[in-house]
Amino acid sequence: MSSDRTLCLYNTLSHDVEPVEPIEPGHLRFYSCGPTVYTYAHIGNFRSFLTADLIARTAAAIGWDTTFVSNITDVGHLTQDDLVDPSGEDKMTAALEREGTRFANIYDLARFYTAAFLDDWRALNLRMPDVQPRATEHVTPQIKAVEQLVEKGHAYETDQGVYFAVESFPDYGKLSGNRSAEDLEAGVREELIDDPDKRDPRDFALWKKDPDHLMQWHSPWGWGFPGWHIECSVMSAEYLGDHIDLHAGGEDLIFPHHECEIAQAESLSDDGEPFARTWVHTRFLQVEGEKMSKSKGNFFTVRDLIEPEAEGGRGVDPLALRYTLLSGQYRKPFNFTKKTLKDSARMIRRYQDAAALVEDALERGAAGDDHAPQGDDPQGALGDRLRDIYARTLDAMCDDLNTPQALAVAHEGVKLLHGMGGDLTAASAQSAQRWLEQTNALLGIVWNEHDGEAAPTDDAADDPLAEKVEALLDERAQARADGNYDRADAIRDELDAMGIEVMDSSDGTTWRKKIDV
RNA sequence: GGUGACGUGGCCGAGGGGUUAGGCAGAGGCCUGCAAAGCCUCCUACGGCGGUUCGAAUCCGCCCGUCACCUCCA
Repeated sequence: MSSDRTLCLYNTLSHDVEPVEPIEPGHLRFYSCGPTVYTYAHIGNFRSFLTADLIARTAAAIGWDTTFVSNITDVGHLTQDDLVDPSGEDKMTAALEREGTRFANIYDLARFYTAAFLDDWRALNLRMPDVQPRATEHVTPQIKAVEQLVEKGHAYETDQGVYFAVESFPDYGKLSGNRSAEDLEAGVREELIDDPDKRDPRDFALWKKDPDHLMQWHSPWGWGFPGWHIECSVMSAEYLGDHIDLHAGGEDLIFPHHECEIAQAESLSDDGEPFARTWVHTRFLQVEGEKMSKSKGNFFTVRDLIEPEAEGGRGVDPLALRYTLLSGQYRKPFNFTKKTLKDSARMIRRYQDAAALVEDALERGAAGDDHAPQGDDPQGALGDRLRDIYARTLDAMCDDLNTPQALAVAHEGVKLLHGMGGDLTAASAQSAQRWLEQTNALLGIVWNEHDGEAAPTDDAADDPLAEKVEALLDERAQARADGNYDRADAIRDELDAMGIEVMDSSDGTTWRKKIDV
């Protein structure tokens, strides 16, 4: 499925939307900064991870090979607090204490939240990266990288650790615009106590000496743990090479994290070529118009939303959450609201209904019970129309991942299929099925590609509620047959109160759970 | 103080010098025992002030407002 399309993305480095041109034509190698696994990931985290997923899907859709690496940070890096109190904790250690005796050690905690993270990843129908390297499994190459930086004169050791010497890298600031040491210093909070032996306030830790840390490794500088920025540079180089096509992450990572990654990586490769050609950053989302924060009560982890209500969640269809996150372009401010989530759930249902129509038509065709096209083949053009719709959907994605536009175009196809309804011929249904598959491969909103791998689905047939509903519907059907519409409507009201909506059609009565977010 | 982004109808959100985004909500219609679902129709906005232009929501300038980062929050 090759095409002449080019994926265009906004490059933070150039401040412009530009075509992505892989170093190896037709093969996109990219890295996306993953989570620190000290708690459940929230919806904002996943807005960023979703961007990487969409890059992978869009690149694949235009016929490129992709090598997609996304790390899992399972080393506790410093919090601000422990700069104040050097014997203090990093955020993983803090999490361990916060959780009491739930985890026997910090590795158990990391394992638990890594597994939870991967569950959420699959639930949201994000494609699995080709490699998900864990920081703790790549400490040796990190130490080697730090050694090389010291040898090359880009780093120096103090009593507290090893620091990158920003002065040795003239391009420092090219990503964020933060170039001046004075300006940066002016903004640094007073309470931050820094290593007094640092040569420049911009210098950042490559290695932290700390023989008391819960996670520590042996290094030429004694026991300690690696700096935050070095893990991404090293793991990216290990799996993708010294120079990559694209590096993605949340907007907060522009500075300092990605600025520092560039400084390290380009100092190590030292050949004048950029570490990453394109830098893509996803904006923070807001919730109901406000910054998402636990104190405001508008903080949502993925599982807060998607877990069944019986398990304390809100029972939101994970694909509806995905659809919501797609409804705003990654680069624009996005206001996450319950209203949008509800609208999205409705849209997902329309896709699923369309898929069901297609499936029915395919079954009819297999049974030799196909409808003949009426008149002069009114459906003959369906395949062409859907091909056009898909082409425009892909165009939208290639235009800086314009997901709202892509969703709007794809929705034309859904309307088309709903409009045909039961008149869909088997031949048309095959075109429609292809379109659904393509659209799902690109946007991931029709069905979850990971279904079957894990994730229990809440199949209505297994629901004890279903039996009760069916019994009531049987009674209602009898009442309707008897012309007792008062009784029939009373039963419908009862079901409505149970969160069930009833749909009568010429083929009988169906029911489903109402969307309630 | 420095750096970067953004301001579109009742709401969410595209587009981007002259011509419909789309969805939700709302109104009307078809269908239905009545509904629901589905289908059809309607609902014309771009923060403010200047400037460029035959013409600006779109380009430029200024202002106002919102968001983010400035040593480890996606």
